[in-house]
Amino acid sequence: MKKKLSTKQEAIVEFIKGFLEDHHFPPTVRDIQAGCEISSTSVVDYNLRILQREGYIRRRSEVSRGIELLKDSSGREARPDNVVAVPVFGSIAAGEPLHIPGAATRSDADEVVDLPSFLTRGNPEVFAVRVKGESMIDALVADGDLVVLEPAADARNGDMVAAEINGDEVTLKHFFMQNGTVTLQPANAQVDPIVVPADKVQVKGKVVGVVRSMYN
DNA sequence: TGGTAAGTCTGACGGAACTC
DNA sequence: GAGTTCCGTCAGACTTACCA
Repeated sequence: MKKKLSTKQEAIVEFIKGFLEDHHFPPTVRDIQAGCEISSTSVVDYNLRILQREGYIRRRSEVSRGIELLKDSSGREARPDNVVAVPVFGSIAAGEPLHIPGAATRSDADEVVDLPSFLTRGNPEVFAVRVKGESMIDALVADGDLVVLEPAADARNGDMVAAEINGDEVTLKHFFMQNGTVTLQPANAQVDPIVVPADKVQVKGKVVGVVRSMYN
């Protein structure tokens, strides 16, 4: 059971929220002191400790302006305007089935990641899958990367797509169609392209972004 | 009414970055 | 390099609210 915030603590949370909206970086303790008309920085620090303990903020002591707002003063989760939650639906690799959202719901997602909103361009249907394999390495998509896709039933030549072949396997490749034949072109000279009749291929989504973690 | 915990305050310190 | 400014943190004391 979370304790109710004091008036001062509510004011601090609201000030941090407003400061983030105005400046797009967190305030210092002295910014908060001035903004909330608090007489001492230690009062700010004291209340920030409580807010951290109660889960309203997170502080990074090793850096200045290391305050991160987790909830607003009413207890609602705080999420920056420029960040959206994107569901991650399993992995994608040639020969392995990929669960694609549609009839399913977001609750089926393996995980949810926060991504910059420019990646989704406001499309709420955007989803992500994790890449297995190196067949797209020359397109800067490596094993372990997260590819962000928007659902699509068709694609233009050159698009990077998640395509279902023969209704049972899904692969990530560049899409080319000519004379009723689809070529799914890898971005790796070591991997052969897949050439199949157009009626055997169904585009599941177009890649709109790639996210890579540098952690091992 | 006294004890206790929470909240608030003043004042000061040390580290980092910046300026001259 | 010395001085200044900014920043986060700490010590200790005071005030307030609550409870037995």
